[in-house]
Amino acid sequence: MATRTRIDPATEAWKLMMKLVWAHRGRFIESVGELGLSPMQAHTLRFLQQPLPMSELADTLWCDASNVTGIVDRLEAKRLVERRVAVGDRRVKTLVFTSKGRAVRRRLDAALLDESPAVARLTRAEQRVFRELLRRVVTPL
Amino acid sequence: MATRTRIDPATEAWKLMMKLVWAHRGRFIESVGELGLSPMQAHTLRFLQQPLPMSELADTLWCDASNVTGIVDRLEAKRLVERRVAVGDRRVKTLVFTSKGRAVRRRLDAALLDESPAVARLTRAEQRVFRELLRRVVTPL
DNA sequence: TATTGTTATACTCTATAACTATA
DNA sequence: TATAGTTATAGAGTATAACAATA
Repeated sequence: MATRTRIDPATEAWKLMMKLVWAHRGRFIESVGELGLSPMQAHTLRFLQQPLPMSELADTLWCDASNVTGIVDRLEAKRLVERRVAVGDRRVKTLVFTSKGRAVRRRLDAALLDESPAVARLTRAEQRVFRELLRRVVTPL
Repeated sequence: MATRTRIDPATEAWKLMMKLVWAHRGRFIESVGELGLSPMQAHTLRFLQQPLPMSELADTLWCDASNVTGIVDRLEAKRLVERRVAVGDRRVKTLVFTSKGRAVRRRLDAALLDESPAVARLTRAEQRVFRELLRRVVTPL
């Protein structure tokens, strides 16, 4: 009996990841909305670990520098971040958290981690295998 | 000797998936841009398998029905889709591909599948395991 | 001269509320 | 009355081009 032609596992895995991405999108929009943030404002807070130049933020957010001006304007209006002139180069402005911004960031982290229960459906041993495979898929990105 | 406290595998897996989501975003924007599509226009084409009522599209795209009007207006202006009045209920409008739209959809599918090489870094056996674990994580979504 | 960030402009996406045409 | 889709409006994200300040 001939083996049936099946979709290859890499392709199906990729389609499942796309489905995961989309399902995540809805929950993300909802979670950050409850914190009074737009998606891009939330991403900006997510990536703000150390003081970050505007130009690096543009690279990280995958958008033009002119957009970052507006996104940061609105975060600054909410008193979540502040612009600081960089020490070595007066052209550069670095972004830092306010204490209010740090608090929102912590709530954001908690909300995003709360979205993970789907992985909890796996056994502990399976979670370890899944993590290891994900590491190898994601690391080169 | 005490076991060191480590981040649990489910949490780390989730963080890796978030990283994957973000890396995917940049390539997605670039790929669909080369096809002359905005992200939401591309998503609309992705979800258009069978003729689809506008209201279902709004649910799928996670946005208000009023937005769908504009998104579909622009896709229709590009002659990629057409509105058809539904047979049973004249209030409902269903969306269908034009032949040009079907062609763009095929190019879109090909471009998105081209983004999957990260999974190809796993061995065939690992890909099967990865697919199985992903199925169980994604299925309930 | 080159670079960082801003402004001006135009387009897309977003939700809310009011509207229409059907049911 | 209720529902499907549209329109009007205002706000947010987007890229391009021109600009100011600094290097």
